[in-house]
Amino acid sequence: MAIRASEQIIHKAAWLYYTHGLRQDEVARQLNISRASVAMYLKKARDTGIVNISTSTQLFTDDVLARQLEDVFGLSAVWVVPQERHAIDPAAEVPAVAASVFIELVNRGDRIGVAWGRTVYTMADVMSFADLQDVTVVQLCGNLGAPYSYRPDQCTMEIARRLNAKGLNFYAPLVLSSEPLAQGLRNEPVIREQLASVADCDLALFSVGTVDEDSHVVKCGALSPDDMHALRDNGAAGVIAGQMIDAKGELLDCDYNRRVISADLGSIRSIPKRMMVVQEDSKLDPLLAALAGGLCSHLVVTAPMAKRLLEHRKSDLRPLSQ
Amino acid sequence: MAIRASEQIIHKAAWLYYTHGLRQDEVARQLNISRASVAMYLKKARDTGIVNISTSTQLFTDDVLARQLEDVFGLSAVWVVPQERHAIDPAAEVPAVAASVFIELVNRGDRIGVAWGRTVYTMADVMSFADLQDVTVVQLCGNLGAPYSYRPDQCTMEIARRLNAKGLNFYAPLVLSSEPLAQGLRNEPVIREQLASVADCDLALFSVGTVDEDSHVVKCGALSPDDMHALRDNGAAGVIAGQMIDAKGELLDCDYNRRVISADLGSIRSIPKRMMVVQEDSKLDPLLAALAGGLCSHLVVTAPMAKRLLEHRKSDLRPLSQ
DNA sequence: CATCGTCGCTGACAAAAGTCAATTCCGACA
DNA sequence: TGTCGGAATTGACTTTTGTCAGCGACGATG
Repeated sequence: MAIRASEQIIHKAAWLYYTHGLRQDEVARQLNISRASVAMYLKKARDTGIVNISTSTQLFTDDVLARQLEDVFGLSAVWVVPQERHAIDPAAEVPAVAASVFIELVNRGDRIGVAWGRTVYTMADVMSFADLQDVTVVQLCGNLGAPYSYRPDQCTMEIARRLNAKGLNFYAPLVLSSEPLAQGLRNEPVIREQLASVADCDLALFSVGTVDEDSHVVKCGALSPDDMHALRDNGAAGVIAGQMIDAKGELLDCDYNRRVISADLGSIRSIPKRMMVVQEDSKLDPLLAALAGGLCSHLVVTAPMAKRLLEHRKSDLRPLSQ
Repeated sequence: MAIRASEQIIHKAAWLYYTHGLRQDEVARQLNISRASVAMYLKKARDTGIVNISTSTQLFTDDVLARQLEDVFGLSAVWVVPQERHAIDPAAEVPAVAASVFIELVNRGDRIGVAWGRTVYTMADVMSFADLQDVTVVQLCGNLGAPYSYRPDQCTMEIARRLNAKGLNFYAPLVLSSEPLAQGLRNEPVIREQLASVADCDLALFSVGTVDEDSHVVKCGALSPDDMHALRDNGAAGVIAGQMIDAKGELLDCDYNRRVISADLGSIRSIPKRMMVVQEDSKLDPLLAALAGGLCSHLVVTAPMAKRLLEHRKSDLRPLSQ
């Protein structure tokens, strides 16, 4: 909590440079150190969140598509990442936008729930450091096998580290082999408390997964490709925090879900700000399911995806109104 | 609300430079403009709050004095501006610290009450620009005569401008010549609504005034120096949002207060974050009165003032405990 | 239709910031 | 006490950024 002596000088340099607008050599003179040291301290200050530089994300909210999506799906806020002509991949930009948006949505003292996935992990990776105080980051779902690289606990911890926040991990597997065991584990006080605390979050961050053999739950061995196809045939439309949802965004009634340890969808829905980030164009159906179930309030998508969402909704509504 | 075409390019440049970390010449190439233009756009982005650079104020909370003040007076957070050896005036630093702290305390969607005074005005002046959305800044008290330079409406408007927020002014004089007139005006729907809305604020910003001939209420002609002395003899210990308070921080029962149009102290106390900023060393007694009355939860003071507050409290408590 | 004033943009130069190898400092350990 | 290893600091050099006069486009005005 308290600033160590070695950090004090960094704070001072940052204050004089960024708040008072002195030049590096002036700061150096004031603090009786070399200008090179000042440059170094300032870099450190930026890297650790002592100094915070954030760019408005209005560029991405200010888009007809974003407005339409807000209206049509009743969302609080939508960010659309445009297709840049000369630029690189539009999808690659999504995590960067999402990370900025995410930081803007966090307030001091907040409790934040974080699920897992490649998108979330990439976001954590490009997220800038911030010096929020009294923020807690909680893991929304159990863990996967060790050799996997986007583990839920890693996502949680990395985001906590970037925000200078407290990370609350959750040491249970995401999927167990039998239902009674899962039930037993869910009733363990440590686990139960953490799952119950999800409803108290101010903000949640997650993506949505596809129901096919590319899904993380398949890749990490929790389900076989065949199981996955069977689930799909039984109505699974997407994966949220490791759980199968149907096309209405409700928890699918299936053996797999009963063996999962994760935050329940009701708790997630009761979180005021539920931020969903989707970078892959293949996730149209899962995303529609999540939207149908009211699982998200804040959405970050690519422009192509935004267009497809709107088209789908239009063709969906017309038959009904006729 | 929507970004104008001319601003779009500024947003893009800022995004590429600050979020993606490209160099100015790379940004220039991407956007097909000269590097000089990029430099210009970036400056504009910083000046208008499209890009936000903020420095942690931990340096000022991390002080034994600050901790002691928090404990002793039961405050949520205290910032102490130290006496720098070589540096300039410690008091001159107070508004800069306060402005940074203030920005940190504001959240999106907040309603903020602002009182008036030289300190508040100076804060507004050094406050950086930010791009908060849906923030409303409301004026806490009526206005003073026109020729005055730190008018309440100016403080409110300037802060609203810096935050890109909506300013809610309040067109009534601070002091009227008769009590019935004041009562009538307070009951005007426009005025009544605004006064009632003060209790809904998330954050308030004010300073405290002295009860002597240097006070703004005297300088702007609302009270004569003799009136002021009389009020002091009757127990006035400080001025909050234009109203006289006694040493316990309660509204003084006096003719003057009955003629004032301002937010009532109860409403102010019900605001969760009440930030008080004191730069002058002469304001010890008024500050003690405000603290006694629970009128502030967040405090910014100089180190000398912090020491005096603590000494005073110690000598005050000892007789009681014996 | 010419002229003027304004505004936005750029090229070229000056100023400031970033970088890194060399050096100093400091504590641990023989 | 000496000396060794690693971290912190710095001087000198390079790269990047800030600035501003000057140019051209555009719209208003006589």
